[in-house]
Order: sequence, then C-alpha cells, then structure tokens
Amino acid sequence: MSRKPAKTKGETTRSALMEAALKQVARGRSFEAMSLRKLTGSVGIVPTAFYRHFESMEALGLALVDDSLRTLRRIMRQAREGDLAEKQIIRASVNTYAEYVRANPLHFNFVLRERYGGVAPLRHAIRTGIQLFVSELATDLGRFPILNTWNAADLRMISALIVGAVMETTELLLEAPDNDSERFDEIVRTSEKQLRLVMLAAPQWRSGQHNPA
Amino acid sequence: MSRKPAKTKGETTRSALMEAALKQVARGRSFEAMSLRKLTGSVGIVPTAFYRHFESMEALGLALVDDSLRTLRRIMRQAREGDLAEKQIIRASVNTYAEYVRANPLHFNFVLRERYGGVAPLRHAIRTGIQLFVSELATDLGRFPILNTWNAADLRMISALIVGAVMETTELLLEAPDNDSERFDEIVRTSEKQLRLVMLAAPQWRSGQHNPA
DNA sequence: TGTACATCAGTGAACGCGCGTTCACTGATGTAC
DNA sequence: TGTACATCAGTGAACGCGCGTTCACTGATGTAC
Repeated sequence: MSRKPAKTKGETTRSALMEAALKQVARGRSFEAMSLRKLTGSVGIVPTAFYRHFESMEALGLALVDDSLRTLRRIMRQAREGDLAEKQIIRASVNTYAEYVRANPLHFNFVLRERYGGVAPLRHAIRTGIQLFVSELATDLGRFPILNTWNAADLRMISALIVGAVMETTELLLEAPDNDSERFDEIVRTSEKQLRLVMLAAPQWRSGQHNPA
Repeated sequence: MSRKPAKTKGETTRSALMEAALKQVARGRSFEAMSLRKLTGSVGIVPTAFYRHFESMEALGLALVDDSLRTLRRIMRQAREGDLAEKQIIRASVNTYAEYVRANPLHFNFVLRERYGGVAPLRHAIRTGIQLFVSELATDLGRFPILNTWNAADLRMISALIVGAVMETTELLLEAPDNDSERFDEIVRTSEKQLRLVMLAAPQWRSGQHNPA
C-alpha cells in the first residue's frame, strides 16, 4: 500500500463533479448557465450533496480554473526545458503542444471559453493566468539568440502575438473531429508556418523604425 | 418631413431591447444567461410585450449578430477602399480600426464574447462571419506587392495570424477605460508593431522552406 | 373633414416548472483506547 | 480484537423565487372611403 491510497468516496465524487462540469462546457454550455441540479444529477447524487464538496458553484468554477491553468503551466515548463539550440525547435514545439491539447481537451476548452464567460471571478482568474504566460514567454524568448537584443516591451509585443496565434490554433484543434488526423496535421502545419513567419522577421526588427520617440 | 420619418413606437422599443441586451453583454453577462424578464424590465415594458418584437430570445440574439457583423463589414469595406500604395498603410489602418472600435464598442464586444458563448446558433453565425473576414482579408492581402506571389493557403495562413492579433488587440481596447487615452495609444502602437513585424517577414517567405512536400 | 374599421404595442393575471438552499436525518467509514 | 464515538457523504422533504409563456384585454395610431 502506498502513502497515497485510493481516493476516498468523497474525493471521487468531487472530481466527478469537476469532470462533469468540464464536459458540459465542452458541449457548449457556458459555466454561468450551468445548473447545480443538473450537474449533481449527472453524477448521481442529490442536489444538496453538492455542498459537501463545494461551497458554491463559483467555488467549483475557481477549482476548475486552478486545475486548467495548472495543465497549461505544465506544458509551458516542459517547453522551457526543451533544447534551445535544436534546429527544428518551432516544429518540435508546435507538435508537442498540439499533442498535449489533444490529450487534455477539457482543460484547454474550459480556459478558452470561460476567458470570455459571464462569471467575473473566473474570467479574471483566467485572464491573470494568461497574462502571466505572456510574461513568461517574453522572458523565455529573450534567451533566443535572435531575440536577445530586444527590449522588454518588444519581447512582450511578440509574445502577445504568438500567444494570440496559439490560442486561435488551439481553438481549431478543439473543434476538429477527434478522428480526423489529416485535419489535425493541417492545423499543426499552419500554426508552424505562422510561427516561422513571425520568427523570420525577428533578425531585421528595429524597434522604433517607423516610430521614433 | 423626410421619406424616412421618425421611428414608430414599435421600432424604438425594438432597438431599445437590442441595445439593452448589448449593454448587458458588455457588463459581463453572457447572452445565454440573460433573462427575458430583466431585459423587458430594463426598457420599461411588461415581459409579455417582448413577443411583439421578437419570436424568442434566440431571434433577438441572431438580430444582434446580424447588426454586429454588419458593423464589422463596414470597417472592412472602408479599409479596402483605402490607398494601397500609402506609405504608412499599417499605421493608418490600425488607427482607423482602433477609432472605429472605440466608436462601436457594443458590437465588437458582443462578437468577441458570444463567439465562445453557449447559444449554438449565435456562436456558429459569428464563427461563419469571422471565417468570411479571414477569406476576404486573404484576398485583399494578395493584392499587396510583397504578397502577390503567395499561394492561397499561405495567404489564409497570414490572414488568420493577422485576424487573431487584431482580435486580441480589440479585446484590449474594449477593456481599456474610456478616458485613458494613453493606454489607448499604447495598445494601438503595440498592434502596429505586431503587424509591421509580420509584414517585415513577408518578402523572404518561402512557403515550403522547412517543409518540403 | 369625418367616420368606421384594422392594426399594432403594451397590459396584467395566471400557469406550471426548475431553480438554489435550509434542515434534520441516516448509515457507512475511520479513530482512540 | 472489540467497543464507543466522531466524522463524513449522501438523503429527501420542503421553502420561496424568478423564470418563460398563455391568454383575453385595452387603447392608441393608421387607413379607406
């Protein structure tokens, strides 16, 4: 027996509630419009039992944001530990990322949808999380040879451009039918091209060229 | 008296309902979670009078999508009629666009939010509309000297990259406080830089360079 | 210009329904000694 | 190992509330002649 034994009954119900909520969002329902009664019904408990696990729907939502952002942080860390010098770094990163999205569709979907959702605390937590990614990516990009002379503002600018493009790509990946691997490859190749294009410009960038201070 | 006389009472109530709904969405409420009773209450009519103007909430939503996409189409057309040869075309376009967003925040906000919303028909109508913009932009970009040798797939690729970046910019513009013109300028300048960066890469792009067929 | 009628926008009572939340309860599992 | 007690997850009745929608109505505005 390990020190982390099987989940207690309460823990499994708790995660069943979270998973059911993620699936509802993936089916198109916004978290704001989700009903506590339907949610508990779908995991086979009585409505009042919900409160054994969460103080409120909002608390459930914040737990989902936490989990989802943790998933995103994991792929960021993984990318950061990759080989900077690798020749095909863009292709490798895009491939890794796309596989990861396919492996964790519910978390990526939740973040993309609820970033614009109607529940303010969730929306703000997600926005803050994404802003953090943009900052971290900016720092990471600054370590690339072709970008290490860039100032902080420009690194953030290119970082925001990349994050925006990657979010659109993620959207497309999530929409693609699960079994359509041709569509999947097409999206991945387009995303790779977009990043290559952006990076192609980097060496000749001069920050103020048309915009002298 | 003109040939287009003052709106009838019904027409003003109808647009009051639409405007009130747009404002609710701008305040953070998602359209899916909006209540017919609160909406009618906010324009000073009884709930049942709603049906004098729309068959259902969904019909209201679709009317809002129509209006909002029309607003977007207007700015696209305006951009298309601009001078292609103009030296500072990127700066001019970004400035025009940003002013336009500031002048029509409710429509832009509605499109950005409900693109991910929970009401499927609205979401799909918006998605289709945006895809159309991407295609049109691709066509327009193909007329630029530095891009006129590009193939259709690559034009769509760069077009999607640009639309993604512009949507993120729009998001930032909508979030900025109305009176903070410094913040407004900062967002506009960053957007301009992003587009300049993308265009800087264009002349040396070779479609298959790391991806031979 | 006056009259008769149709259309239109809004009213208010009423309905059945699903909602979140309260409460006192039950029975299973875990812990102390 | 056995017993007593505490904790925990789930139950089910009950509540008051806001919801969308129905219906028959009213009174103002528009139209035909």
